[in-house]
Amino acid sequence: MVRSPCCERMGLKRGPWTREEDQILVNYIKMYGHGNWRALPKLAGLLRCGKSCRLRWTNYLNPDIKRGNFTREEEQAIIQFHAALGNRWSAIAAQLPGRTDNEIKNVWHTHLKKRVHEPEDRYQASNFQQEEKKIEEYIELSRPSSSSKSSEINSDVHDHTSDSQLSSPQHSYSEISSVTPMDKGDMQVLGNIQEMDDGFWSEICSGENSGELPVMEASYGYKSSMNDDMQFWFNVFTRGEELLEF
DNA sequence: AACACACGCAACCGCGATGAG
DNA sequence: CCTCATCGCGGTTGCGTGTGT
Repeated sequence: MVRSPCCERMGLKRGPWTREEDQILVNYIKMYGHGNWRALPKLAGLLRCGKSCRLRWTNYLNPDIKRGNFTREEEQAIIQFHAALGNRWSAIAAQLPGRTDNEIKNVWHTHLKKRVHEPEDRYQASNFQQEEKKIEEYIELSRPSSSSKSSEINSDVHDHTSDSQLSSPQHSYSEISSVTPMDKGDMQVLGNIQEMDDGFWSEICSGENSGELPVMEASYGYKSSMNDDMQFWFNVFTRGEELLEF
């Protein structure tokens, strides 16, 4: 086999897409789907590389994409997911129907990042860093053994590579919510998060079959199951709003 | 009105993961 | 088991537009 360049530049067009190109791509995908992106431009008669076609479709032409501004709820969700997942834009996008990873990434860099780092911002009525700290404190308090390795654990919170090593709290959501009653806003956030599909939680825990999750040895010295992990992150997200009341 | 700067967004680039041969 | 094609992801760039001076 001979590897051809990833993006053959000879004779291929780059830069902004024209209406005609969009139309050709949309028509082709409507008729034949997009089984093979690399072959698609040739078959469709486009002078673009497959990568460019895929990007154009997934980020712009796909009819499932929701256009328009992000709602406050969406922005809040992005902030919370980013705090937990880091720059895993595709994972965040999977939880926001109709939004692309590229779009979310752009919104983060242009709006939300500033908001997070500028606590006086009027939209961020509460100090985000304080909120983040509270989440970390909650994570810490939630661990079965929370005394000795706190700095190590906290550093894991933002390191998505070690997500699967994080463990669970000892309290279920219902137990916690009985301590701090939720207001309507909390309920809405909870409702939104409960609508998330299970795939998200299993992705966080890198588990394929949640019914038969292996018990794993965490790097900081105690065992936890992936089911516990899912419960843990669920609690982190659902408690995000409530933590402000601490 | 003209210019400079900031912002938002679409697109590109490069790399890692995955699977086929 | 190795090589390579393909895909998907995250980081970055560049252009068009809006805003301030």
